[in-house]
Amino acid sequence: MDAFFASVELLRYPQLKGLPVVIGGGRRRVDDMIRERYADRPLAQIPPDAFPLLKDYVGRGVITTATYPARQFGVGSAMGMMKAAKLCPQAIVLPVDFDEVRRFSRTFKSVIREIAPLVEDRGIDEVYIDFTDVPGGQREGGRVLARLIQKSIFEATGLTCSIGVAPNKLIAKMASEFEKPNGISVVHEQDVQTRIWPLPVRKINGIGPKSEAKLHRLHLHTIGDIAAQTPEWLVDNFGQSYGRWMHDAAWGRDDRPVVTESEPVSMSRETTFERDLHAVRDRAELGAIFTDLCTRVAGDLRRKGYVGRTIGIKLRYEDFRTATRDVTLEEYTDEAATIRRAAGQCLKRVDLGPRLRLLGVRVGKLARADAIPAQPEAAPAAAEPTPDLFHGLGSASGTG
DNA sequence: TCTGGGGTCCTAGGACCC
DNA sequence: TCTGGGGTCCTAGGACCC
Repeated sequence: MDAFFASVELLRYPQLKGLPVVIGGGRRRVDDMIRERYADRPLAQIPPDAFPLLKDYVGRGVITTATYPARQFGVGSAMGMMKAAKLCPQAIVLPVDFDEVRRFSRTFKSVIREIAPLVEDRGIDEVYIDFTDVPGGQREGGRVLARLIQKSIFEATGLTCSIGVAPNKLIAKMASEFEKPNGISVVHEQDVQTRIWPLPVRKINGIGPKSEAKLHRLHLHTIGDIAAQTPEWLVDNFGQSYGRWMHDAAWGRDDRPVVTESEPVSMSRETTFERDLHAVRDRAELGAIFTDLCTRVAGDLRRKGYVGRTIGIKLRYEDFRTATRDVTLEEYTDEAATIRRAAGQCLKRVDLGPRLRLLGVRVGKLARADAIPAQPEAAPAAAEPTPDLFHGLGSASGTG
């Protein structure tokens, strides 16, 4: 989907079309505040100059999506709000409306599934579709079917998308970016040398910032540069598995199937604080946040019908270092109190000296709740009073 | 005034078992 | 005096993706 989060907001506020708009950042429900002020008017008639601007933004968020006019200023996804504010202070900022975005996500995916049933979920705004056995799926190299999907999504949602059609997922993903926004690109196997090799290495889905930097150090900049290396050389420099994969990817080889069903591996909740917190000095605040995270993970598990056996925590320190600890329990759980107890034990094994900017709670080793035989009732809670989390951990603060 | 939140997968060492 | 081999599970960290 093209600029998905931003496009969803533009459906609600069409008067912002053509303006630089960024989505992201805040817990501040700025749009609610504006809507209150103009409660007598339809949303589409709130004047654009009533919306909050990036230059007035305060907080530690990042940008989730920028509209194309905003991108012209160099603003993009994952960029810190403060940095973006320097590049485009006049951009309008809106918070993410997850419920609304999820609603549109479900809609566009179901539109696709009605046309082509083999669909692999790749997050909220992206899918892989298997055209192979769809009637007419091969006409004009798949372009006809791609057009039908595009048109159907637009009619159902008013949103545009970009589609890449290719012999495999790897090339299709790259092709989908060729004609953004609202474009279709068909890439055949024999087009790899002319259309894929000139691209920067980072365009391969699976080569991120670290591998890009290493490739640059080795004087490899384009996908063609990688393709020109022997598999042995790539294995020597990147390891058996990643080296081989990189060679195949550069040659456009990918035999991964379109996977239509999968089970979740873990569920987690995490939060970055508005200011860095200290385990001792901000004990009460941290304790409340910690309990809340455990409660929310437990709620997620229950709502989706899963139980888990590995409980973990994640800390991010003020210097952005990350620490994780986890523990695997004898029995599966979806109970907030059990999760909190185990996570509290994990907390005792980590350095709580430096200030923290993020705290997270994760439950892994998931199984469907209905696939796990009922377990004997745990010992009554009275046997072990609920620990005051972050209490007693002050003694560890000296280790910083 | 840097740097969200929710995920998956991989690697590597150690414990433990046969 | 020298020190198997294969396998699984657990834990911590990190790369990467949307």
